Amino acid sequence: MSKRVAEALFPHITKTYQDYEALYPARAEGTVCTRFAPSPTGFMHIGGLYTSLINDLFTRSHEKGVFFLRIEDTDQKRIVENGVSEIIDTLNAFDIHFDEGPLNEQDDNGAYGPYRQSLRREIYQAFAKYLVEQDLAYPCFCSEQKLMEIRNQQEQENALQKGYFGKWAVCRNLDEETVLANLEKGMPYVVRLRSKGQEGHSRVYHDLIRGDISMQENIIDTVIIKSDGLPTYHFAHVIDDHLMRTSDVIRADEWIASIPVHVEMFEALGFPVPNYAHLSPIMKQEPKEDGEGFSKRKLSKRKDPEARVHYYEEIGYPVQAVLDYLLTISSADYEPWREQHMDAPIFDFKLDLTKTGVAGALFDFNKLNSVAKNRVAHMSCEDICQAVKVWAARYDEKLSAYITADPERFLRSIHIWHDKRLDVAKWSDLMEMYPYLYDPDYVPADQPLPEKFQKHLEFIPGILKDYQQTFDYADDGSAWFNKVREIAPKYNYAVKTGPYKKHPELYNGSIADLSSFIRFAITGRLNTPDLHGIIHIIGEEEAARRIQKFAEKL
RNA sequence: GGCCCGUUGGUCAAGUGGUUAAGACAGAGGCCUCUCACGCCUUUAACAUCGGUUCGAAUCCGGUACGGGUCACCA
Repeated sequence: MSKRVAEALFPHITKTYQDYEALYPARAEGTVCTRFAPSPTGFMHIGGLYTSLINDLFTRSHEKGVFFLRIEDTDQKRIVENGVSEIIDTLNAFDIHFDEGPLNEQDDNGAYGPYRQSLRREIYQAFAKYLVEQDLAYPCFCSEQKLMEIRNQQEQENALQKGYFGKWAVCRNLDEETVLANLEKGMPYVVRLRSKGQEGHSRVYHDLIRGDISMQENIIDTVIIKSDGLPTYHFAHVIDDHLMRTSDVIRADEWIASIPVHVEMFEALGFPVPNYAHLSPIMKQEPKEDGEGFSKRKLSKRKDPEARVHYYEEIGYPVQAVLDYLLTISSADYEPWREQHMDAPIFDFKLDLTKTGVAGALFDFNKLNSVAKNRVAHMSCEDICQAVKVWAARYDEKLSAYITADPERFLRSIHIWHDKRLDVAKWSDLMEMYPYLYDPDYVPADQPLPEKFQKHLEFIPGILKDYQQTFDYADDGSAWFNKVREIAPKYNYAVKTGPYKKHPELYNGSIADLSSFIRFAITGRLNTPDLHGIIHIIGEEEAARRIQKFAEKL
């Protein structure tokens, strides 16, 4: 009956449903097959990294798994140049790898391709043709204006259910002659699903994370083929995930509402329905517009720098730290596992989807930093050295120059802030926290004199002078500090802090004050890691020069 | 607005009818100590709300509030 329409719609389509079924055979029994299916619209969002991480981990948690990448480029308007490489490179940088999918802007790897939707046009059309033949889909000639009218009309009537269905679906019951005539005239059209759903009928759908969800079955005649001949997301998802033999669809939770449409399409086509799992997005808290309290919203690429995956690369968080963090906030049993297996590859973690959060976690920099500091602390100095070198080469010229000039010195310097410390969360912290180690242009003497030095002013020059006279570069840490101690009595500074705390009135200050003069002269800071170590990184001459300069300034 | 999902301390969360309601991050205090940090100890702080079921409810049911998602020829 609809054969003529189908033929008029897709005369160029010769391959059939069966042809494609044969072309893409079922995967090996028991294979868990997942995918990450982004649109190539520019810089990757942290949510994308998160989704692909979960997919990857879920897949690796099974005996037989295949994880592939598919590019959803059916919206020609939003495509960005080199969008595919951007996705692949970013994911690779974060240790996410695919068994199948695009390798670059041109080539694919895998037997279920092509893995870009824009290249699968004929496939979608073949199945659309099949649906039209079966009278499960039909062409719709409604213009944009017409659709707008319908919407307004529904708005006015305060219709509970909106959309193209029932009496509103004016093209649904067009007779064959009219359809053929319209096509003949070259009228633009889309193809819509002829929904079999009934208003008020609800049905239970299952989600691996949320359990059973009861929703009204789909009743909307959803567009499956757009007027440019390309499929909508909904149709492409159904066709691709069936033909690519995806067993588990793990995606962002904004898709929950479309489960009924997708299920209806799978069923209309006679395809088995895959398992679904919907992930909560990562949120951010923001003051409300009216200034009262806070509201949550998804991380936005435009407003929030931390939404861009590149942000983490740029400021130098270790890859592992970002992954650890993402799993820590989303998967309840990850953190205890990680504590037990600090050195294990992340893919050894057995991901249990039922343990992933459903509420939408707030992004928490405190936690990220804590996770990252622990990660850095567990890295060897050699590994850190290597990682920083690579990072600095790209993002910090000055640091890079420092490293290249004397790699061995750089390695030694890492011990200063690494051993038994949790100071550094990301590589950009280095320059910020330790300019006195790494920045040749940094002048400690230029730092404003601390307020607390005021009452010691008369003693500082003498103390520094004595310090320099007794200083011996060859001394070890304790010998060095003992000499510092010996200076104290001469200026009536307490050698130990205990007695000073008990009777501060008896002294001019304590050894703590005295050391802080030297510390400040050399570093321009009041708080630093082990000073003796620092001196031995910057070298004897430089240390002397800095003290000299500071003394002169006084 | 309809529909769907959610709500345990500031944040992430454990918890599935009987617990002094874990733990981590952040905060506070202390010890250690030449500073900071580390480490250790102590500590502040929570079951959105109302009603029901029950001997007993964070856990089960319903209403309310709040938050999020979705209602396109975008994905």
